[in-house]
Amino acid sequence: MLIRVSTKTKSAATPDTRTRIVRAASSLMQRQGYDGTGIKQIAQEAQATLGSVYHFFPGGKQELAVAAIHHGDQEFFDVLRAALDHEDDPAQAITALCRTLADGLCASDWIDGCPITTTSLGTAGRAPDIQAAAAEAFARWRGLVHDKLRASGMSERDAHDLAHTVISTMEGAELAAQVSRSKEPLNIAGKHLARLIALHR
Amino acid sequence: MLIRVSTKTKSAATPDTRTRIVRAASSLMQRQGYDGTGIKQIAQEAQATLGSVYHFFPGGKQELAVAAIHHGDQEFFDVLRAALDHEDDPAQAITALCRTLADGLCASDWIDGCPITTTSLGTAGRAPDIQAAAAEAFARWRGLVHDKLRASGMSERDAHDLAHTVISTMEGAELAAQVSRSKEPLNIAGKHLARLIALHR
DNA sequence: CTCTGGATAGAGCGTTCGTTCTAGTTGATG
DNA sequence: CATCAACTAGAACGAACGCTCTATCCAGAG
Repeated sequence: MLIRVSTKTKSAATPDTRTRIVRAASSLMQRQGYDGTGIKQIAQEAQATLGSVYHFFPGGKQELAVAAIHHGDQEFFDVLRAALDHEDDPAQAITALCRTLADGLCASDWIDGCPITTTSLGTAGRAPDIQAAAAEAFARWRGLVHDKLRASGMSERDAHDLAHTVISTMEGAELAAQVSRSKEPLNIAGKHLARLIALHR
Repeated sequence: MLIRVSTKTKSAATPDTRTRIVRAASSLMQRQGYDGTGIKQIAQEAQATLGSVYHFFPGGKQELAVAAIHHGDQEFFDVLRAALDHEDDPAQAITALCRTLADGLCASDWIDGCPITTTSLGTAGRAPDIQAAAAEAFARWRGLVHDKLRASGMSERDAHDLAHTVISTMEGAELAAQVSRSKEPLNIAGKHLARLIALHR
């Protein structure tokens, strides 16, 4: 048995080939969806070759998509946790996060929405692995909100329900903002979510 | 100049070829997205041929997608208006609608979500026509909710903002429900939206 | 009847898709 | 130095893609 010594000693200069591939897949599928993104395009964007892609992901496009979803999951997980940790009041934290999301979406010229929605929706009935990964992402984000609400003294029942609506509304508002090319849906959603949270304490 | 006599005299038996094509395109793109749906597949599903598709839609796939979005727009517009007309109180109407959406989504085995989201998201940066059609759909739905809220005595400012959040939250909850294969997000969203509406009167 | 133009029908174009396969390169180990 | 596994490289395959093209069908006008 081999002891795997860290191969990413080059550190921040140029990431792992595998990492570059996952990042490229995640960002391309976020914009173009599963079917709209080709393996060759991913390889090119990642500065890798087809051989490398199939070396690291022998399961092909589906396995790569699952890895991309997990990557996007963790990406937003970190953003969400940072936002919740930064403010003491969950309501204010959510409002601030919505504003951040709106600014980020606008800065990308309304292209970079939720990192997993597009990929997940386009494969709804046919790729259970991808669906499961997306469902897990939603559950993890919801858990983060749930814990924050509980920590602020909210009842278990209210925290459970509100965590659902916070994620749903942020997701829908980001979608509406992207389609309408306007920050308004997200900013309004932030305001209303804060009121809804304040209402349950 | 010719006077166009109605060609759909067969009435409900078999719809127009053009109508069949649009319906097939709408339902297939709703499930599989823009890139995941082939023109030949649409033709087959519509019981039409490739020649007919390009006869009615010389603009090709993009023009067909725009027609499909408009079809889905009108589809949900009717559902939404019916729901709002059926109840006097807008809050109760929205709650009931969320329940209806959850049941419908479950009945389709979590496949038939929002009729325009998948198509719109998958073409985010590259097809302005499709984006515009989707944005128009969101605006029309929002307008319907706005008018209902105004009619129930709400201020213009509150009605405008709440209409945004109602559409955003329903959209996001449907998305979350589809991914999680659970009615919970939609049912909870219906409850919370009712509270939010009640809060602003 | 002929004529006409909207509608239907599908073979076939060039391209790109996901995937497979073989060959070459690299770097640590014995 | 030789060896071997990990990794890189890209040509090639069959299938499917969007779309073009010509041929045919057929109801109504003259």
